[in-house]
Amino acid sequence: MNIVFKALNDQTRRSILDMLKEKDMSAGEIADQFEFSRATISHHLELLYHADLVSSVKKGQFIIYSINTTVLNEISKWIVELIDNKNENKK
Amino acid sequence: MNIVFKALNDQTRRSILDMLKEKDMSAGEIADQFEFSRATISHHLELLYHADLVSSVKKGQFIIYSINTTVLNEISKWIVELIDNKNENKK
DNA sequence: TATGTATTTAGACATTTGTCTAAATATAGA
DNA sequence: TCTATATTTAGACAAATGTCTAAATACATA
Repeated sequence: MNIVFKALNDQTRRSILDMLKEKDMSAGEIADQFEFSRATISHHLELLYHADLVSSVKKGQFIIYSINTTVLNEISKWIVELIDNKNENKK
Repeated sequence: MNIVFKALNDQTRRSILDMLKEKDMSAGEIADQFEFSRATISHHLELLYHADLVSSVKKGQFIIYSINTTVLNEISKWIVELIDNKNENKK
């Protein structure tokens, strides 16, 4: 869970996820949406990848990234449990 | 959102939330569950407080902390939208 | 094979973060 | 008012983080 929250703790990386939820994109397409260097975006993608928040496939010269929902489901579950359990104990 | 993800990006603070979902606790009770100094736990509580993830009331010498679900609901919504939108676009 | 495009890797650096100890503040109760 | 308890604040420091530039790697195509 640590590595996932670390990956989510950055506005640029969260924006990348917001973009990828719409459609799969290459590293370059993603980088074009930001003012940061390609190396910086590549680094962010690596963090997302290691947190298992995105997956990637090579297509010729391009590397296509897509969002990965498995871990997001786990996080969502943890948060919902915080909310629900709190409400339980309030009754 | 930044400040919330920053607050969630620490195992100790997430554990504090896990404890507070069960029942409200004083700063000292919380600190007793960890090996860290009280000052360190106090610092973590401050971060959670500023992220609006917990609230606190003074009761005599004690300060009682409780979990605050409003912001958690927002985070939950953001994550669910990532998941759902991705699934939409996969169809 | 040579060249251009796409992407990552390496290394550097300033900023942020988590922790500590020591000191300060606030409250309860004798 | 004095003392003990609860908690926070201040200041320091090592480790982690986000960014950059320059260089390396991988692939496509002439």
